[in-house]
Amino acid sequence: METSGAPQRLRGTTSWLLGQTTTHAHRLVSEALGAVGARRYHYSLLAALDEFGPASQADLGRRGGLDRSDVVATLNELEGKGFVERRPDPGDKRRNIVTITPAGMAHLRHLDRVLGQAHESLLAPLSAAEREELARMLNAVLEHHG
Amino acid sequence: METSGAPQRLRGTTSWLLGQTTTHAHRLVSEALGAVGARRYHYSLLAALDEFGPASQADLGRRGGLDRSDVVATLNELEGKGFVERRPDPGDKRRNIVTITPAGMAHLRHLDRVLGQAHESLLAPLSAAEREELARMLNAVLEHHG
DNA sequence: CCTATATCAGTTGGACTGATATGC
DNA sequence: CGCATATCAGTCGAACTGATATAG
Repeated sequence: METSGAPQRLRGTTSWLLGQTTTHAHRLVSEALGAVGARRYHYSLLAALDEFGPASQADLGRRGGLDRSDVVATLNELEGKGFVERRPDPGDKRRNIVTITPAGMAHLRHLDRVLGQAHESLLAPLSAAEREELARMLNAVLEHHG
Repeated sequence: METSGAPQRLRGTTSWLLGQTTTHAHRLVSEALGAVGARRYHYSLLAALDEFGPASQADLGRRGGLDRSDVVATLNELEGKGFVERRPDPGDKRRNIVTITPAGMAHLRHLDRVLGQAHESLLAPLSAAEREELARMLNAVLEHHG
């Protein structure tokens, strides 16, 4: 992808800039995660489980911004690798209670390191203050549309 | 997509924030463009043709950040609607020279308006100065990786 | 011979919709 | 009854890879 010669019509459009930047971010993150057999959905769910504890699949989807349908598929993969467990909720038979396993926790810490490096590489040209400002603005946009 | 309750592990990650923000941006832009029968690839190519004039397909791909393969498919659609024309380059028989038609120019101006509105809606919570700062930082990241 | 161009076919992960069975 | 949950099947645009024919 060669963007340095892109039309001003595009370079002046924040949505285009966001898209291009996210393409870079996705590639860096996907390559880093792919090297250890993971994808971004995996990280979202493991991080949500670590931070909020066992949860139903519907809750996990809401926490991590994943569609209900993708939660099912991603949990199938995580369960196959022994990173999470699904048990029926005795108090509500519609639900599965999903818990993260010790192996899942170790995997999550690994993913944290891998992601930190990809992240550092992406934001290299920005100072610490700029990174904070960027995160602040993106959060503002998200809250406004959330 | 419900992100306000997302794990701090994700909300503190700029790449995740970028991804979520871009998801919103993509949805707004895709809906706006879809309402007039277009997609983002169409806009990229029309904008590049308007700004740089007739070009080969390979050049168009480089200008707009599109893969060679997607340039072919997108030009097929644009040509079918009468927005661009393909002619063989008399000076280099490998190349097609692609030109934007008057109908294509009118369509592009229409897309400009439509995109401007989607854009305004996306960035509503940011001041003019913040929008500039955001664009500046994204450009810095792109140049660093471009 | 090596590179560039245009095209076609196919893949991958992301985001999503609809339908269905089941339980609250 | 209406609503939520989990699951399955499939769609759609985005980004990309590989192969091929042709021409510089």
